[in-house]
Amino acid sequence: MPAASARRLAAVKATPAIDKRDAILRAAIKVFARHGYFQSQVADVARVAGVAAGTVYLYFRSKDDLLVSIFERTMKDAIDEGRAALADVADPVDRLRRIARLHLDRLGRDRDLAVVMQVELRQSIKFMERFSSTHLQDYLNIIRRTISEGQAAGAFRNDVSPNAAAKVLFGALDEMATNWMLSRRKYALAGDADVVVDLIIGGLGR
Amino acid sequence: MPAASARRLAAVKATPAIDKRDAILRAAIKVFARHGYFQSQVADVARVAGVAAGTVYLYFRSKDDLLVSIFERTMKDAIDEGRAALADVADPVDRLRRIARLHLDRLGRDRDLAVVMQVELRQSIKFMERFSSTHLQDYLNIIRRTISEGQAAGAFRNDVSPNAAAKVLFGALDEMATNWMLSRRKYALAGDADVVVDLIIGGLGR
DNA sequence: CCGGCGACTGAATGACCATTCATTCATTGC
DNA sequence: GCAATGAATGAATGGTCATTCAGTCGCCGG
Repeated sequence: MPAASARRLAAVKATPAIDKRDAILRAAIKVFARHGYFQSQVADVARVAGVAAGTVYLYFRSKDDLLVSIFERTMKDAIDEGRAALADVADPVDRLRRIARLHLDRLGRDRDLAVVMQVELRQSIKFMERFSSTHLQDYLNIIRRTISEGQAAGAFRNDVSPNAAAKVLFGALDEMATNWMLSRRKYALAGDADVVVDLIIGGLGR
Repeated sequence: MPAASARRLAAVKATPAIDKRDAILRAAIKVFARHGYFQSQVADVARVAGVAAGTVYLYFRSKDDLLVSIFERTMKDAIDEGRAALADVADPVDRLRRIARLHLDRLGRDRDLAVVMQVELRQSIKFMERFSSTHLQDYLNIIRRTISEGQAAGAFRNDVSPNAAAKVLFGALDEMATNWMLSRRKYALAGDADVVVDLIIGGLGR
């Protein structure tokens, strides 16, 4: 029974390993959100995750790698979920609404994650240059294409650059998230999604 | 001639002191922009400013104080300039255009300042909480009031929250600035101002 | 000239903390 | 049982700066 044994072995061993990696990552989100990345010590992350300091280095190359991993996992989830959510929506306005709701839902569900994504990730130009050239571009591309398809379908004005409109929408959502994260008042961030989309579609002018 | 003497003395002594403080601040913008706040050493800032490390501490309380001072001076300038520029413009749409142009002009003129304002200042939640509750609120208030007055004048739709619209506009401008700063291509950031305002006023829908 | 003042210097100090690695511990196959 | 394996530990290391402060320098009034 070599195959079955190997499979069972893999299941037994792999699960705790993934759990532990995940526990460390979640601890990192919490610790970075509370104290800031540079003010956080790897030993703090380890303590919150319930492991020793050295263990962090069995799962991550470095402290930086923790931050990178948080970003990559979150963006990958966001992009996958975004693509899936758009698959069964045809109306261009509804598509934008869907994107906006997912964006704010994700952050509004976990304030610590929002802090890390809205603040801690932006702590250095090097980081930002690296990040913005990959996943962030992919994300912006999804919005850009949605707008461009909406124009082709006749739902949106043709005299607006899809690129500019995508940046405006993303910037607006980003600002809503940042404001919510910094605000003492507890309100549902996701509620801002429709407000933003309605304003951008309908315009402020009469 | 005690008064005249004192005045002359003040002029002679005060000017170099202000120059030096200014030189240190400008050096800090350059160094922080190139390497990031935490990767920058106070000694680097001093070297670029042409002074010794200790001299920095004659003008600033700490390394933090350098960052705070950059932010406060920039925001104070922005708010003063904004208020002055709005004084002689009546049309609500032109007023928003004016705000947008000033915002992007300021950052587009100095990429290092843009890097510090768009990235380095946001490196920790503590910083952001502190900043966003004062100058940033003042800045948002100017936009909010302009929109609210535009509604009263009948130029803007009444069924949009001025607060939400202000955040959308600010977020859009912020995103334009961040994109420009991260972009290799050299284009005039200020050109985005009208694009953003036109889109937000006119809306993306037909 | 001289004495004193204050701006400026930069080497020395003292913390701090990411990362390493010799050692312990638990589990597995035989 | 008993090696063998490798995951986990956490104390020790080494390097990095922010900040200080004793001393230098140049200027000014007398």
